[in-house]
Amino acid sequence: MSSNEPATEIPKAYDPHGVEPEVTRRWLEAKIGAATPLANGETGDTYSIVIPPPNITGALHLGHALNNTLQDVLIRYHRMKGDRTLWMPGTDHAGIATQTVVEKRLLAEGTRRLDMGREAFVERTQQWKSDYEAIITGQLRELGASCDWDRTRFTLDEMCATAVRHAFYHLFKDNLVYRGKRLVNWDPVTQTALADDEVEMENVDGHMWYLRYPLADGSGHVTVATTRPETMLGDTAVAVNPTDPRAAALRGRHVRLPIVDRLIPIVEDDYVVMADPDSSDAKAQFASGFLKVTPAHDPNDWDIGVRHDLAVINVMAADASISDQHGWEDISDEARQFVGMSREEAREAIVAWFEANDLLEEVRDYSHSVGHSYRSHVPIEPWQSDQWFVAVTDDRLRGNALRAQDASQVPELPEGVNARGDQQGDGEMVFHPERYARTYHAWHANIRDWCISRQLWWGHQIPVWSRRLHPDILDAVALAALDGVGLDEARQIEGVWSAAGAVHTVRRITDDEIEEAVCVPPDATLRRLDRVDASFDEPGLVKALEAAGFERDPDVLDTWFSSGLWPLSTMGWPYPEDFPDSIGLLESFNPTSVLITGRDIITLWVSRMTMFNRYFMDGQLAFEDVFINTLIQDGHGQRMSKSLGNGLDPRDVIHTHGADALRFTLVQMSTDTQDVRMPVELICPHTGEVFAPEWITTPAGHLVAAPIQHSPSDPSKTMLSPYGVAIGAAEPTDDVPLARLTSPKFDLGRNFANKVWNATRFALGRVEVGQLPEVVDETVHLFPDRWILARLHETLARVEDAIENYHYNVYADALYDFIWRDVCDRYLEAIKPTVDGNAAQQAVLAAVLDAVLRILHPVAPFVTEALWTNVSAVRRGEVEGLELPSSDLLALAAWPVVNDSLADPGVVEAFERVDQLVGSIRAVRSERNVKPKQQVILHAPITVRELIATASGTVETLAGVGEVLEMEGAERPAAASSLTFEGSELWLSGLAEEIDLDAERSRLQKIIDAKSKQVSGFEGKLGNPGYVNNAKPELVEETRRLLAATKEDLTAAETAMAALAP
RNA sequence: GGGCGUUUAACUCAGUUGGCUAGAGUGUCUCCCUUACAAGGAGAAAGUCGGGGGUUCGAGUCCCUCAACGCCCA
Repeated sequence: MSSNEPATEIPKAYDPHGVEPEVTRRWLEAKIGAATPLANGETGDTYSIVIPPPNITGALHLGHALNNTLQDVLIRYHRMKGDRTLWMPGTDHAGIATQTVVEKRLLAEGTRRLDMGREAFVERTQQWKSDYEAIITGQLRELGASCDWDRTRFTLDEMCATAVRHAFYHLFKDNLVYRGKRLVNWDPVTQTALADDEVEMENVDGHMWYLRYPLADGSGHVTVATTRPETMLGDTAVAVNPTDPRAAALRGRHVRLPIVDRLIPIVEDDYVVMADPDSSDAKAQFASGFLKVTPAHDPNDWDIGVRHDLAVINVMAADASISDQHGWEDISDEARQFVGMSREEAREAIVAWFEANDLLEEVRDYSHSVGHSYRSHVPIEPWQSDQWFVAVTDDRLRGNALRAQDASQVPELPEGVNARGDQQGDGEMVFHPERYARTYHAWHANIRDWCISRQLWWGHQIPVWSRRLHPDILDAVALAALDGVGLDEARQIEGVWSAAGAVHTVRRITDDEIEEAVCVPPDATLRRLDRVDASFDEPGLVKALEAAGFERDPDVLDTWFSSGLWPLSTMGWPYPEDFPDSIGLLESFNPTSVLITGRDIITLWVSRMTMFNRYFMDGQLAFEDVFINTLIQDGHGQRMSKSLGNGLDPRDVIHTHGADALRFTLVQMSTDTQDVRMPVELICPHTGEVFAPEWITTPAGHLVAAPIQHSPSDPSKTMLSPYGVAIGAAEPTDDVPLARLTSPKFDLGRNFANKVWNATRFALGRVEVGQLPEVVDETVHLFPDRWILARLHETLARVEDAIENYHYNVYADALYDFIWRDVCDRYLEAIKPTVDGNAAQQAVLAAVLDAVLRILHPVAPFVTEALWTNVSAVRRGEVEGLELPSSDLLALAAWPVVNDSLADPGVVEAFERVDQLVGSIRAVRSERNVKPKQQVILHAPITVRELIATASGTVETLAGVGEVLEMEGAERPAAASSLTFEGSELWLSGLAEEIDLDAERSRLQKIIDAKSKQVSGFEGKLGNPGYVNNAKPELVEETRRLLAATKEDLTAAETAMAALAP
């Protein structure tokens, strides 16, 4: 059988598109990601990751590609290591974000959410979800993500919904969920509360108005400065800084609020900025020193109100118009004229009123930042409304989140938090990189209760039914429970609903209104409750409640509530037996091994998962490690975003470079810094050329690709940049098409994949199938074989250490160095003359290649899997010290084991000397323009000839040396070049016809200069008594040795130079 | 306003507790289409490690300070 046949079957260049779909098909067919939980009583190592569920709002971007590649590397590594692995895939319903994109789509179609109704809208959104879930999971598969696809979850699916309902019920019962009036970020147009991160800060050119408030005793006035005069109707105090010189005189006095005629106190609070016209801080420049305090309409004022026990008077309706129907009871006749005005109209009218009454002191232009709704783009209104909250400030939640942290990363816990104890999970959560432990920790120090209700339709509807009653018709139990309890404080009571399994609370809304709220557990929970009245199932209970006049809360839960349960809900919690596929998952895979995510959601997500998992699972962590991946910016250090048109689509990169190239490059870029830059270039749609676009600066100061770009080789042809499309400059046409983005950084990964492909082609052509010995004993190895096995041993250790410590770039670099530099450039070249006919060497070659594919697989799964079939087909026999059990699929093959018996520091060191020598010879060859095929003659002293002999042909092969001659007593051949090596002068002859003496002299002079510089450096060090006395003795010894060696090199070069003298 | 990060070759980045002559990839230059790979091979040039100060025998690395850029939170 000819040894060259397999090579001819493999194409010359790696073609990712020809390979990836077939490889993916084989993985899916074999269900490589399928997780098998440990059976009862079974033991073994497990490894699990839950995917940060991508939002179904759109397709995955490059950041997702990075995040998921990093997870897949770990999963594939641990799978090969023999761990039971689970990578749980899924998507997030992303409440407000999804509802917004669907509403936008509806508007474009001419319908509105309110017109179609809740049910139809949810159905429509469900369709959107199906479309994007398919796109997203398709993208993940294209990327090579080896998730357990049969378990794909969705935060709104039945399993997750059960978990959400159960968790809510549990928290409600434990008094960790409550209803309260709070200031929320209110969007008066869409009439919903927004999360803080849904508020966009925008700079607004406005005014600072200076209003006079008369003192109650008529002795004068104070002047308050405000940007929002319309809210003065709700003022309940004026605040002054206690260190203000005017404060003492005003202590205990009151102000008569104009228009409203309300008597309000002057309070002292150090939040108030003191007036200072010379300050560099604009706030101080514009301050009057007196702050009007409106707790119902400003979050800072709310806090002041809490500190000073001030009244909260809400003067606005849900649409932000002035209203006396939402808690404003002391309205005056004068004030009545403003009721019904929009907040903008009211502002003008009130300013006019102050001016007309001679109470407007001054108006100044003032630019400040104002929160706007990211949905309607109007200024948000801090507005008091009824919302549901989770009491995350409770030690059962916050304390658990903080105690989870590794004590060496965060030694001190805040005051009021119990110390770490011996509860499971305490002190066991570790952040990588370490600095993010502080981010997590600091956030919890000032945490507030978590508002979890959202006025949306898309999400988990809050499972609470309520009704309001007059106290007169309330039963005795309820009345007794509320005895002595203030407004808005709920109390749990026992009654028919609780007998049936629900949690029943009452609270006083006003003096003559009581609210009853009933939290209904999911049916799965209800069935298992030990209850007095077990005649109700969940639908029956709901029916009974509604018959009694209860209505379900229309709001849905904040998306993060369901995401916070992700490591539990996806594994079937709380009742896996109801979902047979998930039996055993919690026991085997929770806590998960690591969470990989972005730093922007350490607070929103990481914290909540930790709180929930620990709370519901008796302290058990959601994950043991948290790895925060880098953020990819564009080439100018700007965040990639749709609006700047600078975001790369992973599908484009897979198309131009292949999935392995994408993965390898991303992993190679993953250092432990927080940002990395990815310079983007355009692909000309006319010619396919890649070019750097022409940049322009946007009004906001961003560097973006000009909307219209010119083809680099034919400027008459134009195209549209993604930025041009983003700002709507034009629609792409046939003449002016859209240019796609790419980055030259991915060339690295593509070239590397191709290199591996070709190295394998070479090797396969050299290994004679069926000729390999059963077992190759170490004693038969030639020098390069012993060396490459020793290097494999070193590389494996380095790779394992890198992966296990999340040093992704080290993993990629170690592979790149070993495969390209050692295996390809050195080993394959060195064995070319001997490998044919040497069965033992062929066995080593095949084994090394096999091991290379295994250790490369986690980062470059496609090319390695594609080659695996060929490599495992030819490999026969074993190399002693290497454990490489066979497997049909590489994805399911074992991670290689390289025994320490293959470590060989002596050979590694000898090879380094060989490398040095080869380098010097090659430099001379290049300098003298010696053709690659031409063999040269090396004249060397005995020590060097011994090294060459030890290396058994490696030097000759790599350096193109045909003959090695003794130097002792020999004449220097004419036209020879000199080189220096380890202090000796060596000659190279047989180079070319002629020698250029000038070039030769300048080459030698360069060596002399460099060596002289080094010599003086070493001498300087050794002449310094401080160094000789203080540095480690072995270091000083090493410097002495280097000095001596370098001096010898210098002498040799000088001798050579002298020989060239005319 | 608080916190964090970055600044090393033309570009993108490594450089682990201070210690061998500061590295890699891309790009540039020279040579080579050598039967694995031109997405390749061989060689070369290229750095006052952001500025200033300090600690030390010794600083890219530790400390202080200034500057620029970026991110997160408020």
